[in-house]
Amino acid sequence: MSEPGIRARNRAAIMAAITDSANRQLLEAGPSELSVRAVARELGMASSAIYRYVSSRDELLTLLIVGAFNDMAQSVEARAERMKGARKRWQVIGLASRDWAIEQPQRFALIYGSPVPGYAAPQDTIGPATRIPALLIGILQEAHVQADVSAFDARVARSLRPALANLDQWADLRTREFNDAAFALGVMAWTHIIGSISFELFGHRHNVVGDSQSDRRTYFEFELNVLADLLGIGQGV
Amino acid sequence: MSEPGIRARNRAAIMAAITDSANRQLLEAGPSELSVRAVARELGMASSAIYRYVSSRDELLTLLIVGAFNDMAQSVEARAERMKGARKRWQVIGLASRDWAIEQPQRFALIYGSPVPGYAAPQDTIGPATRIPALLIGILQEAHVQADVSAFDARVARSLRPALANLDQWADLRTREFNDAAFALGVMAWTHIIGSISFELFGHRHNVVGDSQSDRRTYFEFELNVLADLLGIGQGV
DNA sequence: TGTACATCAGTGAACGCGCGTTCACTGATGTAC
DNA sequence: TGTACATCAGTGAACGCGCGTTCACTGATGTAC
Repeated sequence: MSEPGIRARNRAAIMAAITDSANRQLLEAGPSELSVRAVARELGMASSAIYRYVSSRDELLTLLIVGAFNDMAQSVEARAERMKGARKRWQVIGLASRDWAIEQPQRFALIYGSPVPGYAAPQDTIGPATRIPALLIGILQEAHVQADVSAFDARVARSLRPALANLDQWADLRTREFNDAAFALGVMAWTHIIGSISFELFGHRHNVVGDSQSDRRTYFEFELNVLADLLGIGQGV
Repeated sequence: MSEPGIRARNRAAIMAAITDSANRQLLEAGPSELSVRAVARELGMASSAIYRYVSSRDELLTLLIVGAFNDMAQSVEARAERMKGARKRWQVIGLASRDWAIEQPQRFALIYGSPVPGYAAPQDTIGPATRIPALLIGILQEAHVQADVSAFDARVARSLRPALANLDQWADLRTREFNDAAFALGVMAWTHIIGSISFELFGHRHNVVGDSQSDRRTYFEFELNVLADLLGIGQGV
């Protein structure tokens, strides 16, 4: 096993060029029209050459999806890492998620928009998809959130069994410092972050929130604050 | 102006057959692959015949979108109408929205999923899209919601200017009985309803909430309760 | 260090397919007198 | 009540296009001895 030879390096470079081109294509066409031939055209290769790198269109889609989850998570992690304090970090995770989505709306739509019809996501996407949620769990842990929510009861806890059973896989918690109700609210908070970003990107804020970036951001920050207060993270603002 | 003649009735029937077939097609293919030829095939007509009813593929898409908004709103209105009490009605609006979405996931995705690339929604969709939000405003009004939210301030109010300016168009309020903060939370609540339904339909509840309809519904009702408490609608449960 | 061979990247033609839209046309349904 | 004409619904061929994938092939890059 020596370092990667010239061929391996070329291979990696072309692989990257293929996914880049495909990601660029999504800006104008939507995932279900992603075209192998168009990628080849952009790279100046024969369409058949793509099949040396990717065994089918669906596999290319999977690469893009996994790539988007990981890229978003990495960008959010990088900004969250250096933040001190649970509430500040919560805020940054929300804002960084939104920033990434605004920069790359087509990749956000790829992972959080309508599923591609006829495409079944393989297992590979699960890990990358849970990286940001894992950060949020870290916040619940750090802030020792003990929520007291009248709407929460044993039935709700039971409905969340799959997640509660796998909690330690997502984040390594020697002893869990937040209660089930806090987790239930946490799932809601994450749902809301993605839901709000989707509303904004997909045009449902039109005629509601002002069109300027500053109005949009103001309202989103308001939502983050309401959620943080609801969770009981840090002092109210 | 007599009653509609035989031709007009046929026309309406075929029009309906076209949109029905198109809606059915969306179950398997996604809006951007919606095919005029496939519709014609299913109805046993020449593909060119469709153009007697619809001037282009995009116009057909618009018909489907407007139809979906109206159908969803009608179904929610019907169930909300006969509910007494703000909190009960809030709950029913949420549940009815979700039920409709689960019954017709492709139509939900059409209006709340990723936008169709290259398709620009015309004005016709605005009215139908605000029917359910109008119901929610009615609830704020009926419950005289005066929210006191520490995260709310004048900047947030300003970001919501477009909506606040048009409030009386959406619901006829002689004197408004809720404050701006309540409205800000109301926008959040509606965002959350749609966000949560999207999460469920698009597969993001997998490994989090149990897969059974009962677990899914339990968690969704929990969310509705948390939001109602947050808004201060009715007594806590 | 040189040679023989295996692996790999890339080509270009071909397969069979579906698409939106236009156009000149045929018959049937309606309308005006 | 009957006739002449206009409108309308529907046809089928054609236009020009793009797609995913396979296949036999050519050269270049690597590897083993």
